[in-house]
Amino acid sequence: MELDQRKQRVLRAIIIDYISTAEPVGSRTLAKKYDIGVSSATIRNEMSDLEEMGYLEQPHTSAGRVPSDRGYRFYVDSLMEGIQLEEQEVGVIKSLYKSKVKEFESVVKQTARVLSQTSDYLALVQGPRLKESVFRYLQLLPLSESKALLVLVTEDGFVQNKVIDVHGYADVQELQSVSMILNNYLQGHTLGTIGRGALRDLLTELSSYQRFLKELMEGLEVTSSGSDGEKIYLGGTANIIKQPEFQDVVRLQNILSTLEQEALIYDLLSHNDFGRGVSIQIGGENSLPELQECSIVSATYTLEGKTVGKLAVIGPKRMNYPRVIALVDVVTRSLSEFLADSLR
Amino acid sequence: MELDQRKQRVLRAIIIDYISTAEPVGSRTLAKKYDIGVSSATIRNEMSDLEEMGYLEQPHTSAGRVPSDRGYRFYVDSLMEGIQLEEQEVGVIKSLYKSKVKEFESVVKQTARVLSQTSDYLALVQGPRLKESVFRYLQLLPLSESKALLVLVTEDGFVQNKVIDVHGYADVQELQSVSMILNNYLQGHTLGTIGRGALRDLLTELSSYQRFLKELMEGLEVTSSGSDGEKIYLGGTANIIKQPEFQDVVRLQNILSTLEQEALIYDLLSHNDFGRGVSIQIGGENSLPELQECSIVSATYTLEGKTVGKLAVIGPKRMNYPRVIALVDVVTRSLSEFLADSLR
DNA sequence: AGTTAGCACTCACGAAGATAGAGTGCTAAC
DNA sequence: GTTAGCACTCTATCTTCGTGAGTGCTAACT
Repeated sequence: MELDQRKQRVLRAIIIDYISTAEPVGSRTLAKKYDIGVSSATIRNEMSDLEEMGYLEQPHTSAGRVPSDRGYRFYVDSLMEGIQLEEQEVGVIKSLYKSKVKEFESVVKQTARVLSQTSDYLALVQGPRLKESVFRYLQLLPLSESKALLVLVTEDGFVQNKVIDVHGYADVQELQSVSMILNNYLQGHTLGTIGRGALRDLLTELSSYQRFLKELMEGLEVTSSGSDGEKIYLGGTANIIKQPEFQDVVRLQNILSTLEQEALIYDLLSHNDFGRGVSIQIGGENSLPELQECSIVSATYTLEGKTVGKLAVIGPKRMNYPRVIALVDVVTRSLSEFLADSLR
Repeated sequence: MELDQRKQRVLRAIIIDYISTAEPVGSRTLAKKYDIGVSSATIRNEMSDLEEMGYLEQPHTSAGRVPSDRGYRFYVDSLMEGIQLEEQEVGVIKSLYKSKVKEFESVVKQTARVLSQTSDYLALVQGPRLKESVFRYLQLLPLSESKALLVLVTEDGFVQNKVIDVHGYADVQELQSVSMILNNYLQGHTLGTIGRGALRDLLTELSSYQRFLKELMEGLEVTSSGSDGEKIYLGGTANIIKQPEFQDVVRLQNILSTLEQEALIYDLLSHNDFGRGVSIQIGGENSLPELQECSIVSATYTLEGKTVGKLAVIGPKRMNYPRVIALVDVVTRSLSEFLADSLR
């Protein structure tokens, strides 16, 4: 069944009211506060219909109604109007990306902070996906009698480093030669494709460095695999505590421990790949049982059209969607721009 | 006044009981559960004395007693016995540091995780203090028309990187030359001492790179200053919620927001520099008002005798001190050993 | 047919009171 | 110096009860 004009008006009013009060909304409140144009009795009938259709829920018989996941979804898709952020607010965000000397990691960290502060919810920024970056350059530096430092740089200017065991002394000369050979060969490879077999083609060329070839391969491989390089930065953990729906200590604990498991977060963000721009998961739409009461507004930041990482705001289903969407959008753009600038 | 044998016995029993129950301890409980050898009435008198002397506090008139900061301090300094961790537990911790290919940052992160999991409190690990590390090597790589990547490596094998603006095209050759000059000159300097004036002595040598000298200086400076390089990793945020004393939502929020401010944490850890080994701050002994109800057990991990960073466990004053001390100790040692191994 | 007023009914929530129980401090006897 | 006994204090918990917001239904109204 379609939602007629009046049902939409009612639903919209309920959601708006509930978002700002966190209290179940009753028909009388609605009739008084919002200009629906009919009496509370009529609204009651509409609400009853909306509940039957799955857009509303009732916490208990004699309470007002609360939006269901479906209700929120309809609101987000059809009822909500986008908003424009204050100039000044946008300014605050953009100023973050103006600093001259830039270490990417601290930029990511600050992004998480600013996103949590402006939204008043929890923010989450995933560092660059090295796996998908292209190899640019590596350097092997002697550290000691038997250890060397492997520094690896991608085309985008991301750096990764490891200590590897070279099993016995390797001098600068020797490491330099290996570096050169590898640099020539790996040029242009995507890090994700540099697997254990990567060096097979070079076996003859590298034969004199037999003793640490295995370590080197592992070094290159781990560097580029899994969630290794994709650190996740949280901001505003304390913000979720403010929300009345998360006063429950057990639930809070579940949420926090979930957020500490980077692998889960990684899944959370990758499942939500539909389409470009800002994407929204409401309540049960996300895959983590502990986050069923949350909504997640996320987006992908890019460099030269390629995905670098994701960022998200996590809040109660009752979140201020228009504002959060606008924030995520502007932060994502700013961060992408910043990256582009770093290479300009 | 000195605490006689019996007062000490009473104090000890109270603290042990309170640590395990989180409930104010009464005289009758004490007489029954602990072998003090006198009646509850006598214990009452002793408790009254102990309160007068500042070792105990009473939440309200008709409740049992609770240890004061001073009480805990006496316990930690004089009454408590150290414990030995289970072999198996030590094994779990040490196994963390056995992996072959090592990226230091992920090791630090895992340290925070294991420390929080084994202690069941919140753990905190501060990354390497680059400021105090010695310059080893730097490399400038062209990123684009006008940007270059500055990669900086310390003697300990820590890596830091930045994007700097070179104002117009700089080719590999050019950047290589600058790198060489800087490498020669900065050899052996402590990063903290590479200030804005660092390159003054090289002005003539570098005169042909005038256009990006300023940026370069800033790059080198920021790299080594402030809390920039000293990232702080948290583990087990969810653990503090378990503690009955932190059920209060407002307090919890204060604690969490405090912990997100790295600068504060940095202060917290540096104030506590007395002596070697594991150090303990109880309640009001730390400088942060939001953490007055917490105790902090911290230690310094080192490389070749020099401080690299700190780590800490934060829990309620009512924490299991012997266990946490043992854990912090073994983790600190393991991490230091791991670092030493990386350079061996 | 759709809308509205009226009304009985439900149910969570908060205040108020009652009760229990743990604990203290004091006194007097041992 | 130690202990038993006892009156007193105070919190935590449970129950009860009233209140008010809200619903759903019915019957009248437009």
